[in-house]
Amino acid sequence: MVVYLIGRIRDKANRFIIASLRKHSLEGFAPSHGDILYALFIKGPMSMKDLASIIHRRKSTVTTLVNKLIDAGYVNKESDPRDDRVSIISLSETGRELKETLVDISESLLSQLYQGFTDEEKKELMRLLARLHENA
Amino acid sequence: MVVYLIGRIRDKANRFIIASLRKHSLEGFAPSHGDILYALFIKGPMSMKDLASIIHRRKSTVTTLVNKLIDAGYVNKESDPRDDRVSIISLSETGRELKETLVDISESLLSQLYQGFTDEEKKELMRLLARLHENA
DNA sequence: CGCATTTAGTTCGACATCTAACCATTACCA
DNA sequence: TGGTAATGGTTAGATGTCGAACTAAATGCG
Repeated sequence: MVVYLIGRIRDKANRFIIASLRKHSLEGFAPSHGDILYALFIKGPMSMKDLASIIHRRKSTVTTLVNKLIDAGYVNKESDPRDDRVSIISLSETGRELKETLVDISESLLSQLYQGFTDEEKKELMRLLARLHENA
Repeated sequence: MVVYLIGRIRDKANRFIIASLRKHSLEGFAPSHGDILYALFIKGPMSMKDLASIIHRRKSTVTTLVNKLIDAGYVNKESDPRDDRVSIISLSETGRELKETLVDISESLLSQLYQGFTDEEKKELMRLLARLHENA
């Protein structure tokens, strides 16, 4: 039953994110695209490999995700001068403008999920989930 | 961060299930196929619509999932004599034999996740997740 | 009764995701 | 130094999943 609940919550959170993105004229983008943008907001330009490791997706998946973001004009890709195998992904000007939107979405999702939770309950939930995560 | 943890746990649980299915010579099947079989074990034969509602997938998705199970010989589909629109899905003999395997997989996943948890902690986790689920 | 609406399933096209195979380039070592 | 191994990315093919359009059958209403 834990697994069931976790799966359902994940599904619903994903739908919330997709719907929110659509509302902010980001029609057709998935949570993973948001994850990539978010990583770039926080950590700045980085390689495909690092992106893959942060968002926990395979490198081939990151290739297609990033290509879509490039086509949409939100990120740029250039070759690392120090290593020609490496591509460095960075936010474009338009990409940077999405930061507020993504932060908003993340916060409103969180506040909806946590409705009626005390701070102590949130902490307890995080502790328990962290242990589940370590066991998995 | 909750959403992150939940997503990661779900991913890992799914991989655990897929790997376990493969070990039991159920190569190429996904957790959702297991969900369908499980529903049939518990509730007996039912329509596509009911299956979709129980496993929380769209009916078009259930069509393809069930087709794969039919091809593999684990379930049968026949028309409901009372309503020609309805297809009734039921377990075949080989399908029924999978019950023990699926129960095993489910139990070993659960016992791995819950390693080090007291009964009270499990209950508390379920309570908190249920509330998250209601809010979502 | 007859036609419009609802309902159960399938089909179609799109997409995120995976694995495996492949291509370049860099790193390592004998 | 030269060749083999490792590494970063892309491509190809498969699959679960979705929404939308479609078909067929049942329901409901005038």
